[in-house]
Amino acid sequence: MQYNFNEIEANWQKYWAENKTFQAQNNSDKEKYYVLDMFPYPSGAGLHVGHPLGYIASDIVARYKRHQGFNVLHPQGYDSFGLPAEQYAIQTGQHPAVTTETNIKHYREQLDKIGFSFDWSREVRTSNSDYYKYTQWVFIQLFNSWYNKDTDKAEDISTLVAVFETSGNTTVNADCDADIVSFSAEEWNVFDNKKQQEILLQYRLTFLAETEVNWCPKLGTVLANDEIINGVSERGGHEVVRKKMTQWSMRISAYAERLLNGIDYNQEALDWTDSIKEIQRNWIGKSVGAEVKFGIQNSEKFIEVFTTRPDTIFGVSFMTLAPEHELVSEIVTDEQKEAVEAYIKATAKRSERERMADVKTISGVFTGAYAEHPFTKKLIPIWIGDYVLASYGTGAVMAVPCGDQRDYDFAKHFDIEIPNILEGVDISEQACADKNVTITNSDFLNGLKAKKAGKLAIYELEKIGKGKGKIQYRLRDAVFSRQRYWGEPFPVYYKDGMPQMIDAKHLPIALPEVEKYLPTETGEPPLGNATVWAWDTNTNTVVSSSAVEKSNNVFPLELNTMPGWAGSSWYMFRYMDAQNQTEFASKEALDYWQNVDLYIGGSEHATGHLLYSRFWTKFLHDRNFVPVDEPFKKMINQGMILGTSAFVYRIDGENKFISKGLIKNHKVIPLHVDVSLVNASNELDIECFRNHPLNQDYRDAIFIGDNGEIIEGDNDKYIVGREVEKMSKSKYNIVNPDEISEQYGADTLRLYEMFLGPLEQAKPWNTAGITGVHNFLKKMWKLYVSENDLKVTDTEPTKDNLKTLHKTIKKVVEDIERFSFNTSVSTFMICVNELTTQKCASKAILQDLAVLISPYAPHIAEELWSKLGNNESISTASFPVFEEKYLIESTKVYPISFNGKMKFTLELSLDLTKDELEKIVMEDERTIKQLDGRAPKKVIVVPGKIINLVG
RNA sequence: GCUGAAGUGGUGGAAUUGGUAGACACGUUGGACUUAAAAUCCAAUGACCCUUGGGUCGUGCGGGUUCAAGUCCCGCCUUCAGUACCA
Repeated sequence: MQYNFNEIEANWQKYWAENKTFQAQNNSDKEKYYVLDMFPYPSGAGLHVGHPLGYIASDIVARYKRHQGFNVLHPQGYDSFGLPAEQYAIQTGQHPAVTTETNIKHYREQLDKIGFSFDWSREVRTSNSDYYKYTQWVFIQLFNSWYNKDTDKAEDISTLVAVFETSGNTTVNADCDADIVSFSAEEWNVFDNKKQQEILLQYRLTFLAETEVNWCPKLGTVLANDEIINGVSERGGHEVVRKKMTQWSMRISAYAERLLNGIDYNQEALDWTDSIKEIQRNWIGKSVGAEVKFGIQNSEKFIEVFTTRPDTIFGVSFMTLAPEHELVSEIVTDEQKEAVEAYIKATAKRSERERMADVKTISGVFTGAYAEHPFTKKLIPIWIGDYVLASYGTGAVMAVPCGDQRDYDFAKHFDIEIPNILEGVDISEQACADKNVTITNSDFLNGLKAKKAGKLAIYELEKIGKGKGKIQYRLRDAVFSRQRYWGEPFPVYYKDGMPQMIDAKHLPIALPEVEKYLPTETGEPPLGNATVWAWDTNTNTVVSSSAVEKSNNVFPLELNTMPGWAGSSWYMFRYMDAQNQTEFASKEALDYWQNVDLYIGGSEHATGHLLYSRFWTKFLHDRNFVPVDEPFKKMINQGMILGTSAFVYRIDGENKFISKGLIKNHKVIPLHVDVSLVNASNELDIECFRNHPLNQDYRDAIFIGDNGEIIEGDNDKYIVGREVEKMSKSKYNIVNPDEISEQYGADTLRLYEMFLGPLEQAKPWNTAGITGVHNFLKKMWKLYVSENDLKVTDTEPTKDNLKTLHKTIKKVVEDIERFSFNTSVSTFMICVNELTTQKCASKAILQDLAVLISPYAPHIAEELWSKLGNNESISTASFPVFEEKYLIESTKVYPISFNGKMKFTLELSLDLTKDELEKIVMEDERTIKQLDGRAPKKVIVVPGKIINLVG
């Protein structure tokens, strides 16, 4: 019987679906194991071979853990709100819900063909109102919470109101807006409702504020910091400008310290790679230092700066403000006004991107004003310069040219004094940032080093009320509003300009229909186009927008929608109880499943999704909605599978293509060509190229081969160029997994994707070696399946059979435990090669082998398993247990010469007792150390002493 | 610049704690079967020497520790990724 993989795979996929083989139970006595993939955004391009890489790895672990007796939760879903569907809607007028539905259907078909053991009964889609109703619910919880620094957790806003009512806000230690005004209980109690609401908004964990945002005019929306790469938008690469807008924000900064601690002091709970942890650490960007107040000459005001080096305070010779700093216009003298204004104008013109790209040019201008040193009372000139960023710290620095290279360069450039406060350091060439240098010329700090001097400086500053110790974070609050249609609507309406939460029991607030997906003509978000988008507080329903003016109980609803990361920040909990219609997940389910044991996905989400979901988890934990503080215990980041793009070369200005060998002599324009039109020898199928719908313009093009002659018929070949790039639709280098499955089968695809190399490593897709793993499956099939049926015997397995089997068990278990899936494919190959040589037809061996390979190649495993007469799915079988006794070998001694002396490698049998081993070695007058009562597999000795015990 | 990861045959990659470097696969070469091709099977395959048996050199480069180094230490080079006037 042939290995008819297409038939076998279709049958088993159907069987699994019909029998709900992989449905996880929430009530189980078994130990749980939760293995999760980052859910995909269902794009119109469908899956390419890169997508399943992580899914295959997680599926191997899920299936393996089931064999090990765990109750495994292995769900899948779709992150289905997002920009591409909306862009498509703008272009075609098709409702995003329709295209999303079509794409999901396509994704599901593709996923099913690979034979994943997902529990589809728990599928989530972030764009389903059943789902986003709870995203809205989380938002309401955040709105109704404040961060109490004393208890170091989020609390209900009512506890804050209670404090205000009895003692005002002076005793409150909260994470809140910086410009908060102090008030007493008496004052609070006489504030009108609107005033109270305004104050509370400054404390809430999600709040409305006018902030400088990253506005992308091309996309018509604001973007979060992590959605901007190199100064342009992550999606589309469009220009981004700073703009002031009223936006919802998330007070993630309140969690900065805990997000950091989770990484550094909670190794157990956060088993992630160092690189992801490091990226998060940098993103949070903690700096310990001090805030110092510098008085301004002839002014009541003062300049606040943040510094990490308060110990160098006596080295200050000037101050620099960001050009945007609010005090600049106040302090500038009449003589300098013109120059300062010109400078501000010039820097404002330069985009953020230019400013970032150009870090070498030193520019700045003197304001004419002077500040006063807090200790020496000396006057310090105040400059402005664009090397100081308005968005970090206070937007002002105390410049210490001898200790900071940027200050040094600035001082040199403008010929400002550079006082030296560092003992024995030559600062004629450059600044010295070494913290082990003794401080001098610094009054009470003389003779100290950075650490002690810093502490003392802060102490003295606090004494005279000119500063205090401070911890500064780079992490800033996350903008939560998007001027888009295809996202979660906010459960918010506005009354007297103040936001009001809609009661959770009226959720979901469903996305309204609109005629156009573009912003309105007045520049409002697309929801401004909705005719039915107002809230009736009598009926608690969404009603016609026109009713707002006619009725005093109808109010406008929020026009923005939530960002893409809203839905993905808590989905891992929804899978635990995905069908629940009354709460986001039941307490029982949350208590049972806890958090994700293994999370697999790309590292590109390090500063977005992975930070936000940690933030929401910590918040939900604070408010006792979830039992865990971290969502993902262990994480593996799979490397990207790259595509191998193909290029044809058109001579500039002519309708002529020249083969790759000729391009050096011509000015050519490389053109991506669909990789499916090129064979393995890089030859282009010219006929197909001409007839391709995308190449209408080149229907009559002339092709010239490497020999310089025009290609006609089969006389010559056109050779394309190759380049490894990210797989993408626009580069025509996408390889569809369906094609591979059709040609070789899903099991081959699964094994091959694993065989390609280490999971975490980026690698180009190349089908050259796929026949190797495919041949292996055929070989295994042929070993056990004859013309009609299985050709197994009931005879006892031989010693060799058992040795091969147990060697394989040991290796495969080790490989899975350390996520080294590529090596176990090799192990299977060796196993089958050996069994073939041994002509092993033992039923007992096949029984174990089938289970062993089933996580990797589940279809063929199920087929062999059922042929062995088992009625249940192989997934119910337990994993074979490794027994060391089968690996025992007879005693061998290999003499190896070494350095003229003799070195012996003794391979000893494991059933040797300590005494026996001792005897062997003692005969050679050698000693034994550290046996722990267990005989080693291998002893390596050199004359005189035992060097190492292996095994 | 800073941070992180990596550098092994013609190729993808093994080598888990320092212990026979190159497993396994692709490719290549030769052979068997065949009218032929495909498929399948067998053999060889790091480099260089002598052609029996082996010897010498080999894990980016230069040092070091060790009986023993791809693995550990010091100093470089290169590549990839992240991040950047963060005070």
